[in-house]
Amino acid sequence: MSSVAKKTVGTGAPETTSTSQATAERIPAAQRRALILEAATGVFAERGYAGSTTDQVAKAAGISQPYVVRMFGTKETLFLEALDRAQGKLLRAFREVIAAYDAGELTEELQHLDAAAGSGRPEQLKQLMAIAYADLIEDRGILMMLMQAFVAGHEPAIGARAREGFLDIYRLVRDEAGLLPETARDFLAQGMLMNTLIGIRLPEIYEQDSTAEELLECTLRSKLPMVLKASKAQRRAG
Amino acid sequence: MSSVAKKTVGTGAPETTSTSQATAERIPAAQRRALILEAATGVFAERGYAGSTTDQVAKAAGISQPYVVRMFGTKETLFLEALDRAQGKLLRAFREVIAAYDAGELTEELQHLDAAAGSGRPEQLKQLMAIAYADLIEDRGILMMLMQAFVAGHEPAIGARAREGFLDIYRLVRDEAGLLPETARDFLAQGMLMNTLIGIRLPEIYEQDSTAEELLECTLRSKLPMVLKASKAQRRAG
DNA sequence: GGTTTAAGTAATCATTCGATTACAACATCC
DNA sequence: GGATGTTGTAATCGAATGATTACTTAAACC
Repeated sequence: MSSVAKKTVGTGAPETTSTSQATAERIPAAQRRALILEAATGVFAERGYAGSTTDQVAKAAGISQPYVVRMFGTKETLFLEALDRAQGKLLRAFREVIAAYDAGELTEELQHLDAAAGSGRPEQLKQLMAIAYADLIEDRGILMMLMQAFVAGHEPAIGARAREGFLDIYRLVRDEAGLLPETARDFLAQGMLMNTLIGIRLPEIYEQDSTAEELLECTLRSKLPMVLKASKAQRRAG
Repeated sequence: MSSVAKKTVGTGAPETTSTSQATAERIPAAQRRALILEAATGVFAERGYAGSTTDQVAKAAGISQPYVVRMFGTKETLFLEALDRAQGKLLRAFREVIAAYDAGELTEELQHLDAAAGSGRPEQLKQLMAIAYADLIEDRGILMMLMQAFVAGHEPAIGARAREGFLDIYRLVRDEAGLLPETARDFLAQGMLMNTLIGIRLPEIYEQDSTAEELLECTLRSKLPMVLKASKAQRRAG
């Protein structure tokens, strides 16, 4: 995920310039933007808005700090764009589930759902979206990026965007998936719990604490192994 | 909540010292500690760990920044103590509900519960604890202080304490209130959703957005008016 | 080949912030 | 009433950080 800074690899001959300048590979600005946003998502997700520095983002993206600032103007707009990107990914994931369901492409997946929870469209979509949500944990950046925005409400621009984004998700779940307000509420609540468990890094103590084990089991269900694997991978990546 | 800095109020006579030094009222260190922790809870809840400064805490407590640092050593230990305090308040609130219930002191409150949700001890305690939880929103500092700790998991000391604290709450709900793991999970999930709605300051747009209105209604129920009032009061204090 | 444009960095600046030091004033004890 | 400990502040320091400026160098254009 986080790419490492690369020097321009010479032909084996000595450096072309006497002053060895670590210049990143030159790529079009649009692509660089996307790379920076991806890196920023990881950094902001990990350390929050105030706790992150533009230099950390730059290093994660393999470029220099001034370039990050010049491309996005300010740290705040960088955060807002990363937030938009994360929210977009979440909305898209949900909409893909709904579209696939309505197209009848999920007959296989339907077999594995909890039949006791109901067999109507909203009930089944709720379960399928919960799985899609948990799948996003694997990325780790996406959901924690959103979570960090949710607790940065005191920054006026971020707070406003976070409110709008949260309501967008609620409306999607209610209007497009067809959940009743109370069901939509419960769905969102489960999501916020997952975010919290990831935020406190509970998977890291899964093996050492039986309470953590039980809570994770009963919250993540079939997605737990994937989350545990992702957690270990992230610890290795440091 | 947030006390204002006060100068030593003279007798009406001119200042006793030529150099007007704004000295806070002298009170015992133990009491001062408590005041600082209360102020710190508000500041950290609002802006998070990284986003808060010891000077903001000092100003909120009406004393100087060096005094804050000297009394707690570092910003991190100040945060950790404020976290302990907040968690203690939450645990105590839940335990008081359980004790009162088991002592039969809540016959009046039981009338107002949702009978459809069940009439056993766990079901009733769950509803009563949810009310107690929502009551804590009025303070605003307590729950957001916890929430801020939950997303600061990358700070090793804070993450460890946050994990332990969250598991403490889960165990209380499961073992002392007697909820099944799945019920305890749902209870915590509702709490995390409330935290999130407070974090994004959704009550602030209650009047302007019908979606926000619906979501708040169905999440906070009878506690909504209180939360809306607290939200307005906080905006005035801003 | 020479010019222009796009992609990128080094150097640096002004603030901010946590922490330290040194000092002031009040209370208490003998 | 002087010594002593407690409660507090002013001044300041070093490190970190977001942003700016002034360059460099590679690519594209003609």
